[in-house]
Amino acid sequence: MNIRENIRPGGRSARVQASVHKAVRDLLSSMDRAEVTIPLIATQAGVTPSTIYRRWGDLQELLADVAVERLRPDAMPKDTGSALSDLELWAEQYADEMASGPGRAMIRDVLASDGAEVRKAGKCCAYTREQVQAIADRAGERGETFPDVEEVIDHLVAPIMYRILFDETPPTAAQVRALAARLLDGRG
Amino acid sequence: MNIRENIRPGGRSARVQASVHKAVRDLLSSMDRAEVTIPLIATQAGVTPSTIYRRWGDLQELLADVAVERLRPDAMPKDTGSALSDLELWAEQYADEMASGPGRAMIRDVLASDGAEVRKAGKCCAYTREQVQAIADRAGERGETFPDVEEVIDHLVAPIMYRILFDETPPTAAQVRALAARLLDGRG
DNA sequence: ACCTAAAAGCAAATTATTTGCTTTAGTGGG
DNA sequence: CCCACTAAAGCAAATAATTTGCTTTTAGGT
Repeated sequence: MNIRENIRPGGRSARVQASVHKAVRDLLSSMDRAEVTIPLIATQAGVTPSTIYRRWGDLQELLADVAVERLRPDAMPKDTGSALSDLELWAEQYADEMASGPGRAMIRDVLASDGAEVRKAGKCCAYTREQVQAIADRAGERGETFPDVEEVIDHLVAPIMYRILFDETPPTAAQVRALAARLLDGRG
Repeated sequence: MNIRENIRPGGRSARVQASVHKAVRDLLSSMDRAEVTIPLIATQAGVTPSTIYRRWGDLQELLADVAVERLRPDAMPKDTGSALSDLELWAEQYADEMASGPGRAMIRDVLASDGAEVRKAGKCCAYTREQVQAIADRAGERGETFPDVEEVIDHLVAPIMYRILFDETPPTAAQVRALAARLLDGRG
């Protein structure tokens, strides 16, 4: 639907958005997602259902909206001294978060809403690129060689995501480290 | 919900399933997916809405059910004489189908329904593995070296899927061929 | 302090979903 | 071949979600 991108902070819109988002997070953490409905969220947020319908259109859009926000990384990848260990650590954490129950649910919410105007999935992808770029930049500063960000997306991020989404088997920490090592090995 | 796996062919259940699936396919091809509702499908299929609700639970499950069936490959990968060209051709076709509007929609349907018992996404993944395995087997018969199927999933299928799902940019034919070539090069 | 536009509230109308009960169609036993 | 049994479908009433027209509120600009 028509989620306005530029909401004046502190205004009424911003307050409604905040309380609705909070209501969604609270409800998702306390009950099965199949039970979460817009009228419920509205009540919890102290808002009228029609407000939510008009702003977000449907439950999927709203869930996706909340999910994208929660998928935004809160910090830059940790500096552990070398590109390899930076990448390994970051990838392990990324894989863990995404493979967790809530992580998978958020990804699915984001993908399900897609076809929308705002390309929420693209936003998530951009977050990931930023993180990888930060690791690459640090490697550059240290004088280390580091593959192109797109290489990292294709051969580290993509396999992790694919296995989480499609496969029964999320990658183990060892597998993730192996993927990372291989990228920096020159073999990839 | 409770999609029974073993339906006696020719029975009433099978007929209902067939007509509902057909109704979904027809409606999806002739209108916007946001307009497709269960009562509509029921009417089109000549069936009562409650039948659909009881069998599939909700629209997402039904759409996913139809999508998995349409994502099942109808033939084994073509034999073009060498592992590399087999893999290139298959991957290009795979990428094309999945990146198309209907392809993307089907993938999203499958993923959205997930969390269900039947692991529809896993089924799709299994189809893909079978196809790759067939190429691998042929390569073996020819005496060619061929990477492990999991390698192909990680470094060819996964990047294709990731870019289709998350990125603005589905991979070009050239990129797909490059990924395939790299796998058989020994570099991957 | 007013005026305006955008967004929220309210409530009625519509539409989708759930559910209890009835009917029908296939299956297996005689 | 017919009868009983079971699983699934139909029907319709009850409930819940969604849409919509209209009114009210509120933040921002004059």
